[in-house]
Amino acid sequence: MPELPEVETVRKGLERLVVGKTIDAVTVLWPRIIELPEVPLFQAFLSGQEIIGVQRRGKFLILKLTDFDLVSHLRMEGKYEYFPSAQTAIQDKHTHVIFQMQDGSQLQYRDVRKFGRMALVPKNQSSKYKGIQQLGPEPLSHDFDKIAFQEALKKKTMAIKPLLLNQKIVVGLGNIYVDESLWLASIHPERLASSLTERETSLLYESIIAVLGQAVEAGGTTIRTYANALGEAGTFQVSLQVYGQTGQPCARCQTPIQKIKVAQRGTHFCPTCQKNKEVRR
DNA sequence: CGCAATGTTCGAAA
DNA sequence: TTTTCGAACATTGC
Repeated sequence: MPELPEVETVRKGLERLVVGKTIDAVTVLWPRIIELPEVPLFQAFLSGQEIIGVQRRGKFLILKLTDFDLVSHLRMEGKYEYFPSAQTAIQDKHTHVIFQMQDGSQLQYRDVRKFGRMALVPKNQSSKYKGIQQLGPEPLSHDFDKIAFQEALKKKTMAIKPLLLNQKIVVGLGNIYVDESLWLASIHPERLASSLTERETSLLYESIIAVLGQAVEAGGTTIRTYANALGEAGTFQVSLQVYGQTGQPCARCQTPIQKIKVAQRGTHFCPTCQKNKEVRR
């Protein structure tokens, strides 16, 4: 459930389903999911906490509690499942953390690959959390400044795709939306950031906002994941132009979409629209 | 069997 | 210091 639009969709789902509820008890079935503090303390601190609100920063979810901030990152396949009643709750082998609410409902954290992480930090201190502290601006907020974005790219000698994936220049892009944004801006994923023209960085800035904005409106992209209680409603997969479209004709020029490896990630692009002006490797 | 999969982090090497 | 590369985490499905 990973990139910004999917996480935002989960945030809305959690806001609707668990805000106002008070946690009664927490069960942890895979301790490594819990980064901070140690599991027994994590459980003790959470007991009796009311969920006041649910925020998002980049791909991190932040549950605002009475006395703490609960930071949650879904990584590759983490998801939340809500059950109105513990009696009818279904626990499967991928359920790793269970939040039992005082009203009898239950929130489960499931994660096939167990890559997701949770950390309980002091109230209103989530911005100091190590994973969040170093994040760039939110692409759909006014913090995302075009000039600052262009200036940041000028200074970087890295290929543009891995640079956009590292969450420092701007947050929220992952493998799907970075490919989509670069296609929309007609930029080759291996172009060196510093080699982009002002016109290109401007177009890329607009493309990132357009792609993520539309994906949020669509409730995110749902691929190779089963429908679950939160954040499954995504329909952006029908709007994908390059991701998973290998061999399909480019919507702009009909050239078959190609798939290559960039920074160890599968990368989809149009070899005609997105030419690499560099002579790399 | 081998590989790739919506992500991040850490250590080593350049 | 910056960047790059590979591995690690862990499981599933093609």
